[in-house]
Amino acid sequence: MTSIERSTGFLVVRTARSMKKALDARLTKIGVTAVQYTVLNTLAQIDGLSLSEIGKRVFLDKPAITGLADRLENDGLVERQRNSKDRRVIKLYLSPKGRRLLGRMNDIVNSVDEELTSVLSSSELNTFREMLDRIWNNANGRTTHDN
Amino acid sequence: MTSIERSTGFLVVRTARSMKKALDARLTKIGVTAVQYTVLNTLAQIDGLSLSEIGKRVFLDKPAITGLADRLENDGLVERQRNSKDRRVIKLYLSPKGRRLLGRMNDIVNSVDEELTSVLSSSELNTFREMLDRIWNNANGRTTHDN
DNA sequence: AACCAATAGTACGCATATAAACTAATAACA
DNA sequence: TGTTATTAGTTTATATGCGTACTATTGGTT
Repeated sequence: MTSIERSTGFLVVRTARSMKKALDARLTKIGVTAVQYTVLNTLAQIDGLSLSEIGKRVFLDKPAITGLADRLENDGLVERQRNSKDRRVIKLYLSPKGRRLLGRMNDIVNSVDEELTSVLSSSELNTFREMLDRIWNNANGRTTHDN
Repeated sequence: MTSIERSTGFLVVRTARSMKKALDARLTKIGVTAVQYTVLNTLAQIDGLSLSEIGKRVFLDKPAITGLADRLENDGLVERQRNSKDRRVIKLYLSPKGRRLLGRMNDIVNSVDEELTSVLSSSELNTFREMLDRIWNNANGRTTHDN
């Protein structure tokens, strides 16, 4: 193995970049990015999560979440609300505008995901996802079934 | 599929982030990033490539390459040289210092790659890489064997 | 009550990515 | 040959990611 272009890591990063790019291209029309969508979608499931909790769910550092929250708030998609009990905590809530956009975003995300993985059969896709999971768990120092 | 956390694209991006992070952590000690390494390694194979040609090989846009070349040049790892025939073209050459570092970088990259993918058997790894390739080709509008 | 460790967010600096606009140089072509 | 299209790189603006340091606030502990 002389060339990083042939390393598995490079292949994963390259593929991730393409997939994210394809999704961004579609979501941009609605005015959101792929990463911003992950945050909005997380709030759609559990509204009023703290910034840290969101970070854990989408696997991003605190500084990244702060920036994301800034931009989402600027666009009027979420609202920051300081917790009254623990004043260190700031919770995010979906705004009506943010909630309205979510349906369309979900459709886009699912359709892009299906398009991109359409080259894999259903069972291949399961295998692929399972292997991604195993590698990720390994990179993050967990046993495969810790999840 | 309601949650993007369960979408395949999200899994790929998440895994890519982890792998790149692990590699960056190791390469930083030498003073390079994973992306910078891909450029240096490309030059190790074919010295004197133009910025655009490098971009095609590592799949990055022109502005990204410009920035990378800036930082690599600042660190004294590469040299810019204007082409005499076509004065629009700028070619990059590895400096002695850059060339010296490459050996250590290659060792690091290979060892990290092996560690991270050690959870896959040799045949699984082949399958995994082949599927990544298929998805990537699909996302970039090519037939699987166009490559 | 006073002090200290831990936690939640933010600020800052650096390195990527991508799109769009701009410059310089070359190629195409009427 | 003069005009236009194309190409290579850079610049600019916006969004991300990550590490480090700093602030505010809590929670223990003594």
